[in-house]
This record gives sequence, C-alpha cells and structure tokens, in this order.
Amino acid sequence: MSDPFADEGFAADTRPLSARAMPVAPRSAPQTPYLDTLNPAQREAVETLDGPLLVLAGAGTGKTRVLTTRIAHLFQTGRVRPNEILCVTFTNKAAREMRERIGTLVGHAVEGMPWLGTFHSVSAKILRRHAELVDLQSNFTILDTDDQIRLLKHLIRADNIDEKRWPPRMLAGMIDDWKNRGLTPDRVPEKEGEQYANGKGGALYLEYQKRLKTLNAADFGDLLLHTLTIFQKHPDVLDRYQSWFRYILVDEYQDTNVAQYLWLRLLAQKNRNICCVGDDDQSIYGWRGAEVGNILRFEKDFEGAKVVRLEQNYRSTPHILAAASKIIAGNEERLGKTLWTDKGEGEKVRLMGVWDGDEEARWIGEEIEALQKGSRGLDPVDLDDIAVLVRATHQMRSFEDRFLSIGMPYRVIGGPRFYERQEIRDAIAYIRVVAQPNDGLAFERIVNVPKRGLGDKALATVNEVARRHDISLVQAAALICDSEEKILSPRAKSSLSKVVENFGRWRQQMVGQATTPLGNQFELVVDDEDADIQTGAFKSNGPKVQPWELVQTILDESGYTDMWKNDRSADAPGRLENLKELVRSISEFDTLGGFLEHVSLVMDNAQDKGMPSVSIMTLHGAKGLEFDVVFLPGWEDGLFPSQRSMDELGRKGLEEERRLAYVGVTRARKLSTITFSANRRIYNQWQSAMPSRFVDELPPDHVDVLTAPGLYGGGMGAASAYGAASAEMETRVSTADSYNSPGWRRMQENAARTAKRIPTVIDAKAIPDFAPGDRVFHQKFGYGEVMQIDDDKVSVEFATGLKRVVATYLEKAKEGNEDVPF
DNA sequence: GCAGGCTCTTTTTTT
DNA sequence: AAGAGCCTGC
Repeated sequence: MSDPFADEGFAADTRPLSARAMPVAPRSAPQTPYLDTLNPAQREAVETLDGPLLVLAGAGTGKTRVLTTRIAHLFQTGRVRPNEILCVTFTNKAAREMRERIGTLVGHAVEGMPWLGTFHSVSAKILRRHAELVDLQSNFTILDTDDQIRLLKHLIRADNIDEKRWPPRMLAGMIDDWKNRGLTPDRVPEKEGEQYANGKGGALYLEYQKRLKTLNAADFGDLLLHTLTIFQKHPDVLDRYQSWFRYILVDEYQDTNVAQYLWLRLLAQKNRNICCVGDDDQSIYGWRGAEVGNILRFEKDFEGAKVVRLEQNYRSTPHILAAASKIIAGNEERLGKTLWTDKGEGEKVRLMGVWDGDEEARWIGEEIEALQKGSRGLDPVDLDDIAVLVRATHQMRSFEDRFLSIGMPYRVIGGPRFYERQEIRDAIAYIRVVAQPNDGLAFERIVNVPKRGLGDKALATVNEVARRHDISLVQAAALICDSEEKILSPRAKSSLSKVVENFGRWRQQMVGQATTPLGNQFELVVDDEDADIQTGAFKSNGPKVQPWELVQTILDESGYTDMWKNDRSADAPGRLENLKELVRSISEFDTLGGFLEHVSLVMDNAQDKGMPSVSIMTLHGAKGLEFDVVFLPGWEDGLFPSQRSMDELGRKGLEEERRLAYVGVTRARKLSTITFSANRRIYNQWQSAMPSRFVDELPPDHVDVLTAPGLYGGGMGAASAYGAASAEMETRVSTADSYNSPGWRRMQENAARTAKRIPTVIDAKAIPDFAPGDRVFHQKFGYGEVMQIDDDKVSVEFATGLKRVVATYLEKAKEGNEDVPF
C-alpha cells in the first residue's frame, strides 16, 4: 500500500527532527513577541510544549488564544511542521476560527495544516485512506440522520416490528449512543442490546452496519468508530499516524465522548505531546455522549501530566462573573475554578419577569432598540454585538416574528439549515447518485422526484431485484431496464430507463478526482505515477464539465428545476433561489466528491455578514462566542432547566442544564439580561410557568430586578416567593400595580420613542409605495396581497394568513413572477 | 399511482 | 400550530 501521508506531500522525511529544515524561523534566537502579552498562566500553557498538558480554561480566559499561540510557538521553536500537528475541535465554526487566528499569527504556515479540523472531518479523512480495512470504498457516502432513520425503518419493517411501539428514532439513538461509546455490534452489552423491540436491538445494529457496507456508506458515528477500529486492528497503520502526529491539540476537551477519547489516547500514546484544553463547567453535550470524566482522568492516563488553570477572565464585568459563578457553584461535580477579572464594575445582571412569550419578545425588542441608541448606561451597541440565546429552537419563533414586524434586522444561527431544505436535499441526492452509484438511499429519494410514475410498487420491485442479486439499487434498475422480462409495467419501465440513462450520461461528464479547496483529498487511489497528487495538485480525468455546470445540467435535464417553476406555491421562488445558491456554492469545488464531503461534514452554512443584525441562537450554539449584550429568555422551570433533561438524567441532567446557564450568562461582555414568563404556549396550550430555579440561584447583590414587585414577590432567594408570585401573575393584567414597575415604565418610554422614530431604512434606494390590492413578495412569507397600509407598516394577506410587516421587507411582485429564470 | 383529507406527534441541545 | 405520516377514494 502506498504511504498514507504521501498525498500530503511529506511522505519520505524520516530524518531526525534536528536534521530537518525549520519550517518558520531559524532555531537560534527565536523571536517570541507574542509571549509578552500573555498572563503567567497562559504563558505557562503556551510554553509547556512537550509532554501531556491539561489546560483548564474558564469562560473568557483566553482559551483559543492559548491554543493558537501555542501552535505559533511550536513553529517558532522549530519543533514541528504544520502538517505534523493534529488539532481537533468540535465544531466547524471553531475550526474555522482557529485557522483564521493561527493565520494572523503565522501567516501562510496555516495553509499547511491539513490536520486541523473537527473530530469528524479528520476521521473522515483518515477513513477515506483506509476504507478498505473496514470493507468500504474510499468514496463512501456519509449519511445524515435522515438517511439513517429511513434505513433503520426499512430494517425494522423487514423484521415485522411495530414501528409505533419501537420508533426508528429510538433505535437510531441507541446505535448512536453505542457508537459514541466506541462499541461495535459485537461489543454491545447484551442487556442493552435487548432493550429494543424485545431483544432485537443488538441484531438490528449488526444488520444496520451490514446494510451500510453494501450501500458503501457510513453514518456520523462510523467516522470515528471505523477509524478507531482501524487503529485497534492494524497496529502498522496506527503506528504511522502516531509517529506522524508529533503534537496533538484538543479544543473543548470536556465534550469528548468515549470513542473520541480512545481515539486520542491511541494517537497520543507514542509521542505523548498532547495538550487538551477544556472547561468542565462548560460541558453541555452529555446527551451526545460527552464524558466529563475524560477531563477528570487525564492526569491518570498521562502520567506526569501538567495541569494549568486559566482563571483570569478578560471578557465580562464583575457582576456578570459573580452571577455566573454563583450559579455554577450549585453543581457538585466540578474541578473548581475561580474566575476573576480586573475590569471595572459595569452593569448588574438584569432580571425581568413578563406575562407571556409575546411580551417577552416585545420587551426584548424594545430593549435592543434602546441599547442601539445608547440608553441603559452603555454606549450605543451595534446589533452585531447583541444576541438572544434560547434554550430550545422553538423559542426562536416569537423573536423572529417580533423583530420582523418592528424591522429589526436579525439572523438566526443554527436554525433550519440550508442543506436540510427539501430542495437542497433533493438536489444533493441527485449528485450523490451520480458520484456514488451505490448510494441507494439517495436514489430512492429522487427516482420519483419530479413525478415519473415510479411509485411504491415500482420501487419495491427494484429493491427486490437488488436484494435478490445482491447489487445496488441503481444497478438493479439498470438490470431491469436491460432485461427482456416484463418485470415492470411498460410505462414504469420506460420511465425508469430514462432515469438510468440520464444518470449514466451525467456520470460520464463527471470530473474524477481532485482536491477540495481545503486540501481534502477525496479520491485517494494513490500510485506512484500520480506525482501531482502528492503535491496536492488538481488532477482530472480528461476534459469534463465543471461540477457546478454538471449540477446545473442535472437539475435541468431531470426536470427538477421545471418542477419548482411550475409550482405555484409561495415558497417555490425561494426554492429556486436556493437551488441557484447551491450551484453557486458548488463552483468553489473541483469535484462533486469534494462538495459532498463539505455538505455532510460542514453542515453549518457560513453566515453571510450582511447588515448588522441581532443574533438569535441556542445556548448550545453560543458556546465559544461572546457579545456585548446578551438576552436570556425563557428562564422557567421545565423549559430551562428542561424538564426532559431532568427526567431522563436526574441530578446529572440538572447539573448539565446549570452549566448551560453558566455558559449563557458568561457570553456577555457588558450586559446580561435574563427574562422569564408567567405563561407560555406549549403545543398550542397555555401553561403557566414558574421562574427557573436558576433564577433563585442568582446572587441578589449583582442583579437588578426590573420585574414589578407584585410579580416577583419583592425579594430574592426564597423559593416560596415564586409560588406567591405566580399566583399573583394570574391577575397581573388587571392590577394597576404592575403598570408601575420599572420594567413597564421603561417599556412605555420606549414605546413612545419608537413610535416617533423614523423607520429604519434598510435599502436607502426606496421604500416602495404600495396600494391596497398590490401583489407583493416577502422573503419569509412569499407572495401576498396588500390589504392595508399605516405609515411604514403594511398588512398583507399571505397564503399563510394576514401579517403586518414593515414595508422595507416587501417587494412589488413582478408580473409573471412564476417564470423566475433559473 | 396519486391527491387530498385525516390523525397524530413534536426537538432540547449537534457532529 | 404545523408538519409528518397514514388512510381513503379516485
């Protein structure tokens, strides 16, 4: 076999380190100005280059800075080449940021770091090189959760299991959990395997894995698990990687699961230069299999490990830190850190109780408008520096609605994702079938989209043929079409023939192997003649069509584009727009394979930095970020802490929720505002809610209570006060008392001011003027008809109902809008 | 094979 | 409330 590192272009250098060229600077008299600005603890973390090191880094203590500076220092001291560093993060966002920041420190050297990425992307890269060792081909498909569920559903049905009682989701969860724990089917404890469908769980897992192999596919968990298996079963392969990765850095170590932990431990065993950075207080992914225990046992696993604590916080004001510290102190299982800051006092954490979710959204909207203008004791705050952090995605909606109607620019981060939209997934399914002919799941998805008269029956037939001959769906389809036998009705057969024929033609036009912009090798069949691949150069299999052109062709020729063009529904134009965007984004890739890799691993769409906007995101999504001002709505028991988390995991769950609260509060540099609502609509039912127990845990000295005294019971701390408070809340609307609260008064002041204010003109060109009866278009709601106009607000009857929106968000509908060119 | 109507559940968090 | 999935009738 060829050298696994050959295609990184550094295969043959086995010389001792001292004999190698220094990648960045001469070893003598290293210039290290970057060290001077670090505090002593940070500096120690950066300068302890050799041997195992654990950095316990509290929120806002310069964790990323330490990691990036450390990498710069590794280069500067001539210890390592960029491509010999393994640096793993959890999110693509973190990886991207790391890359950027290293870039500003060391310039181009960062481009030579192919092994900086998420656990999953690094694993995928390794796995593609050695796929054959786990019975896969190197161009295997990475399945997303949706595919996973669909596949499991097949298996469950085949086994005559009652789907209602044993939902596929549940099995998917269990399998995921096993994979997170590094358990292949043969190692699943019998008891656990039996828990699903009267003992069939284990067998189904095994069968699922088999099916994945015939589909030449891997799910997310497999990326890690297969790689781990390879390391465990092929010492020669492991050895190469162990030797190659001279230095290993791990970000967010508290989030590693068992599989990742084993993976790391194997890789680090040889050189023992592993540096893990983490914060046990920010471990919020337990539900995904994260093991805080990993951080606790680090010193045991790596004897002689050094531990450095970063405790000086550079982000937040003392009041914010005090509040956060008090909250987290409620947890028992922690290593213990004491954050401090030398910042000046600043604003207290604010606490506001409201009547219902709408009022919450309204109040926060008005607060944001006030902050923008420089009220609330702060200088004017840019919208980009403001975030609303919610516990659950469904909370986002009321904020979107509210912001939309007051014309507040916002951006939802981590909401419904681009790649998860129906039209995008369809398009991707087409691409998958072209690039990976074995991908039966993708084939199934689009054989009959657009409608081709190939329904369940036809599909079942194809499936049956595939199973009988042990071939892929696409092959089976081809077989049926070639066959003289009348397996399908003539109509279906001719329809299917056309599909098969199309795919054949498209496949011919596909560019073969090449690299992605990030240097990801996709096709990894490396032989010695392929010298160009060793230098990472682009290689194509002859004069083919550019991927984006091909995709365009596929969408047009398959009739997919026409399908949406002919669709009269409101969101059809948006979908066509998305498809265009998809084609545009593919133009950044040299191969379809490279693009698919991107899609499956980098699910988050890089946010377009348009106009300054408020960010709306989940608390989970906010980890690692910071803002001047943060709003934390929905602090009610059951919502936050989430009931489910407490039910399922008891105290452990509660502690994780508390860490989430800690993460939320510490995102703010200058101002944190917590709100809770007395009533909330859940599944269309009104429920009254109690303030979160975390509210009780806030330190009174560091909190400004804006809530009406009657609402909040006047004092802090006594849980019983809330009982009384919530009873009083019932009558709140009618009591004059509540209209006297500071919060209410502020709201009134604001309302008065906002009423007079000139509408935010987003596009200075023009606010189009509308008349009742006009056909208009809105980004979110689609087409509609103008009913009524009041100043800048327009009432529009959309397909989804009557909405009042700001005029600037509307466009006049063009005549014949159904012919949106694509 | 398909459209339309009906019932039912739901995501808490993500690679 | 809304979307997904199921069922029915064409």
